[in-house]
Amino acid sequence: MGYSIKTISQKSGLSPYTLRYYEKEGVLPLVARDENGNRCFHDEDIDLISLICCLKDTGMPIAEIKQFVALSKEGGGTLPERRKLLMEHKQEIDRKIEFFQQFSKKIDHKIAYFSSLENETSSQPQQQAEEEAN
Amino acid sequence: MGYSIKTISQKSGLSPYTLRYYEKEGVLPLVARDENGNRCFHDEDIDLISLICCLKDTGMPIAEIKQFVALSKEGGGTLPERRKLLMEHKQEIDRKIEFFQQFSKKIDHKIAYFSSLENETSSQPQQQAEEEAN
DNA sequence: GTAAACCTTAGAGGTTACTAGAAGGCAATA
DNA sequence: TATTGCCTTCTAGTAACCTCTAAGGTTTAC
Repeated sequence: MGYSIKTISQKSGLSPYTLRYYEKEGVLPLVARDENGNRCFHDEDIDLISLICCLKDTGMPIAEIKQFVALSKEGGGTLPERRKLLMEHKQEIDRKIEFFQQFSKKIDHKIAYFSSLENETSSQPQQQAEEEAN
Repeated sequence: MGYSIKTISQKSGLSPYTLRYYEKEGVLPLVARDENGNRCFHDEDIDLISLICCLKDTGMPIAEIKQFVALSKEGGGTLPERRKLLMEHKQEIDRKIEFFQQFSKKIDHKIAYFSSLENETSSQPQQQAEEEAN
């Protein structure tokens, strides 16, 4: 029979507002309707929504996801193009991972530095150290 | 003598508009001025801007950075609070790294799947496979 | 001495991605 | 049969984060 918008909202973590917005914007392909005109999602929709969430959550802009979904609708002939899009995005993700790892370390050093300053001032409370403890 | 807004813009990758906006919003502390009223950045500013960029680029919202900067201005007494903020943010970053790594793998699988479909259809061009190649 | 290349401010405008409200339809339940 | 609860569309509003324009001041280069 298919799933209601509410069910899909719960499964995907996207609000019903967002799901309708995505369909309107072409981020989701047109969803099937039941006899009352209500959206009726199927398992393929769930698969695609899961991929869309993955792309979105790793920073792909909505406009680009839309492009990917449009290619999907065009069929198998667009597979190389879609694969290229994914490969480019994967590179982006891997670049971000590296970047985040660097910054995680940098923040760690800052935390350690703050700790050392805290110990210093607590053992020598009269001294007002720290001029550049940003 | 200090650095002009243009120099800092180039060093930081933030536009002069953004730097002024950040100062106005309290994301940067008030910057020193020269005799003509022009901004005159110093090395401490560069250090702080570097940290701010690091926080921003790892997803800390401007409002939170602002809070951090406000605490910095209050002095050494706020060190534990600042350290707490950084530790929470670091956890966020590490969570994101894990998440991104998962999604990088997922996209890899999708890419491999697309490749296999492409090979299939090119060796059997008469067959229109692919119904769910999302 | 004037034009280019900077800088300043205040405030408006833009982009992205939702998010909510209003008005109404259908269906099951008390 | 009326209330509850879900759905629909259309359109307007919001939040975050810039980005630009207008109007004007100063300094340097020809």
